[in-house]
Amino acid sequence: MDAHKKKRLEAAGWSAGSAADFLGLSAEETALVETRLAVSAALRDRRVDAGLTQGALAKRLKSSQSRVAKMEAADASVSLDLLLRAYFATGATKHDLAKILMTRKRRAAA
Amino acid sequence: MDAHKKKRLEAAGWSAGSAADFLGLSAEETALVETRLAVSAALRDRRVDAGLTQGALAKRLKSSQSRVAKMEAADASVSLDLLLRAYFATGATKHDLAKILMTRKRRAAA
DNA sequence: ATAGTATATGTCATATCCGGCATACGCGCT
DNA sequence: AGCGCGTATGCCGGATATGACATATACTAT
Repeated sequence: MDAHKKKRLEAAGWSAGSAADFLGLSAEETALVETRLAVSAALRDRRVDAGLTQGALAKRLKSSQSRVAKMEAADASVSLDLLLRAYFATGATKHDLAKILMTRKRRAAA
Repeated sequence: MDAHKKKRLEAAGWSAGSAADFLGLSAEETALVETRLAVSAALRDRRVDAGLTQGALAKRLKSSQSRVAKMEAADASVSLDLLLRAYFATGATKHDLAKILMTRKRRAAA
């Protein structure tokens, strides 16, 4: 991954979930960032719905609580592979993934 | 899944069977492998449709022809990050991604 | 105020992935 | 037979993500 752009992203706090197009992001980069954001948000939703703590999910993944926190923060240091592995570990299916990529951003339900 | 791909997967270290994925794989692992396969196949489709060689796409990605070959072979050594970056670099959108994840496997059109 | 629980953040050694290169394979063409 | 082009495969040194751990923060309950 291009280190320069990554830095810019981090500096701008792209985990805020706002539009990534303030920065001079190309369409590909935007799509990738949005995909990551969509999965990390969905992961958190599913974990919380399942009543799991970050530590509990980490154990399932043979990972660590801190990694899970970073996944949900869409930290630049976590890969999509790990993100998806965690997402699927909550019981999500490929179809679920397709749905969250399709769906427009939406405020959390009460 | 055609026999070719299955062989390549196994050779690359995946324990994936074809329709009988349930053999050794948990649901999460299956979902992850299927996602990788879906993206790599879609990547190849888009590249070929665009009339690009692997080398040309590699140049766009600042990667190498061999990496692109491995992406399309769903080689275990390529990450989903790289796979998706390549996919989006062909002009695909997040919505396109959702579609290929949704869609059932289908024979290539003439 | 203290303890307990959940989450966030930073660092580090090492495991994994990366681009690049060489090379092999296949196929059409002369 | 060669040649050129596109693709596949194997390997390597360097780059990056990983789990583990320590620590910080926040909130609840006693």
